Amino acid sequence: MADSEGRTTRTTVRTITDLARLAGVSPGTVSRALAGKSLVNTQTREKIEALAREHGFRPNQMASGLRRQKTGVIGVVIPLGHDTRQQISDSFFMTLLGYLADELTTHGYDLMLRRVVPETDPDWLDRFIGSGMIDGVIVIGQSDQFERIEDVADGYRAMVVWGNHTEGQRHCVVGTDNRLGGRMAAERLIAAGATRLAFLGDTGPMEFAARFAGAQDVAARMGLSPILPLPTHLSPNRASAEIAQHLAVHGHAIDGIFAATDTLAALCLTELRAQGLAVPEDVKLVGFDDLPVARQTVPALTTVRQDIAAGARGLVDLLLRRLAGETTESFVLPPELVLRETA
Amino acid sequence: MADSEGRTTRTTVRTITDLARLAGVSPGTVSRALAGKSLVNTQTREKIEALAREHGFRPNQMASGLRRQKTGVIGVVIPLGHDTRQQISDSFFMTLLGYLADELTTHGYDLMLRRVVPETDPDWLDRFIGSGMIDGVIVIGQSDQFERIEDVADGYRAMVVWGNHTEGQRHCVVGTDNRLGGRMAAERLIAAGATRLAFLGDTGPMEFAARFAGAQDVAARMGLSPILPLPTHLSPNRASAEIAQHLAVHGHAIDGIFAATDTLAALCLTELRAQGLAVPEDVKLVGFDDLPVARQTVPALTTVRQDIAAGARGLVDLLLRRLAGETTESFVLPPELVLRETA
DNA sequence: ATTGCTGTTGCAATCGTTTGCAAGATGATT
DNA sequence: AATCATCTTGCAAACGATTGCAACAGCAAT
Repeated sequence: MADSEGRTTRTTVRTITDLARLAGVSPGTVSRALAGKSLVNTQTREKIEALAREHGFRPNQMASGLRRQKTGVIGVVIPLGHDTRQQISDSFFMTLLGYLADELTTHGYDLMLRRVVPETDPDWLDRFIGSGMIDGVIVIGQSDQFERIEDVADGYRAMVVWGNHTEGQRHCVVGTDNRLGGRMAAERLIAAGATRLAFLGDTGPMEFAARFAGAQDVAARMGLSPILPLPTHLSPNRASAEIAQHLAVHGHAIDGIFAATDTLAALCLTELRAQGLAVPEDVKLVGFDDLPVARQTVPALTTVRQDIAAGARGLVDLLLRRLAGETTESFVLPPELVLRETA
Repeated sequence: MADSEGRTTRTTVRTITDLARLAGVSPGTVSRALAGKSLVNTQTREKIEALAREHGFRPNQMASGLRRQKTGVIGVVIPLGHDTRQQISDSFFMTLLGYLADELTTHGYDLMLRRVVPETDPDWLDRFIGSGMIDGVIVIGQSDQFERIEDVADGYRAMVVWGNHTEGQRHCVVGTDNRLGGRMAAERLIAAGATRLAFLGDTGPMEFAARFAGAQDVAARMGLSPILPLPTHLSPNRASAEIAQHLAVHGHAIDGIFAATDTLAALCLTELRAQGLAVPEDVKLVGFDDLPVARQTVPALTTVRQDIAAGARGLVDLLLRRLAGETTESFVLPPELVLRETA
């Protein structure tokens, strides 16, 4: 094709109307053809498809979304605690995010990622939902926002949350049975010979609280003294110093540590060595998550496994069902103890 | 407010028109008030803002985006190689993604994440850009898609790529000087006494090829025999077996390994121990990235550091500039050798 | 009383796609 | 030849927010 000055010009076709003009049909027909509806003559459809391919045309998703009142996008939001840097780079969340991306893609959805700091933005969840940009939302981690999530759940169905399940809660959640996982960890530590236990990690977030409670159950049942909580930030740079401090104070008063995550466990292992405490001889150690790092530490980490891939599948599956109008129950995954060398 | 049956009904206000009716003004005025334009009377604005707050109203971003021809969303796309599972869960990419999320949020943009497999979807980049859903795109990793990215760059400005810089390329890239990093790694191995070097990792992807080439430079300059490439997948489950295999065959013929990433280096360390090779006595080892794992291995990993946070800042900064119409040069970050215990 | 200015507001078109409805074409049936 | 059913297609009205333009009010200056 050549314009009046003789240059070859690929007529730019941006809209469905442009394409319709080229094909000699109406925009409506083009829309139907591209959407693969059955009401279009086969020849017409093929002609339109050919033209679309030739000009690399794709219908504008904003306009389409506006008209159809759905966007094909699922929001994934990570509420961060006080410790801003904390979780977004945390292996566990990132791994889960990776699987979610896979799973959503497979089902034809795009993923919109948002990290929020509820403390400075109390309106975080409504804002995301009300933006009109997403068909549904997956919340990764309840953090300390349980109540707000509950409130929203009453009026908004297209939401699924990764986190801990509490009896009678109103929002749909997918997550590991943290309390049971905590019991497993404590049982293992005790079976390995430990009697004075500590819990490494913040007990504020619900998941961690449940893990701690589970361990506490066992300690109480076995008649041991209560488990010593050693609160610690999750960001690696702060955690190391805090762990070192904890060990300096309590290192010789304890002989079993249940770490809230493998990341903390790995750091703890380094600090234990630095302070001359042998694992598992002097101190037994159990982690949580079974991240790749658990296999690589020396000695390799005994830990409670969460099936992250299954979790991602569950989140997406439940969300899609809810989008389709079903009512869904929460989905609790069983933890699994992985025996390695630290306990 | 109460309806005829006496229930209190928060009249649902979904659109700007609803709100306008409530406020007794026209939709246009509401739009202007909420957008913070100066042409609205202060009292009117306050009244509208109060109503909006009361009813939790937010303008629909789809409609807004359509009209204004911008979405406030930046696309982030990760092209995966053959090895589908490979990178999305790779620590390096995930860490970069975390920083990107931070950085984009700070600038008021949302992040739309998409993972693609170029082999099965040759059109991946045009599709994303042409969707009309994003104002710009950040490509994480060139993978083996250099040419396609170049093609797109000619016609689309709002793109920045994480990857390797090649003389004369047309797309704007941010990344570490991989070749220099490779030289640093090889120099360190040699300084530590190694003379028969190997490169652990696939040399296909551009970044890795450059690292390998840098190491090769040094080997040639020092008159050593060529570096032995030991191609390996990145996914942890496959990598371990492949590394074991490599070491079984060549383990005693080499005394220095440059691993393409810290992840591989950490796995390699495990396999070396399993095969009874002492590090650094029998074999020296240098990694790349300086991920948290590098600090936690035993012995701790000597590695070439990439400043991921700076990279994320660079990507976002350049992209925003391009959105504003500037022409930008690529941005190459200096690598830094971090001496620990493996070399 | 007229003119001109400033500050606010409303009107209506627009962004690009989808879809209910009706109209036209075609062929089959009576 | 008239009637009817079946396919295709076009028309035009949405979806919800934005914005150029014009109108209007209020006020000051002439």
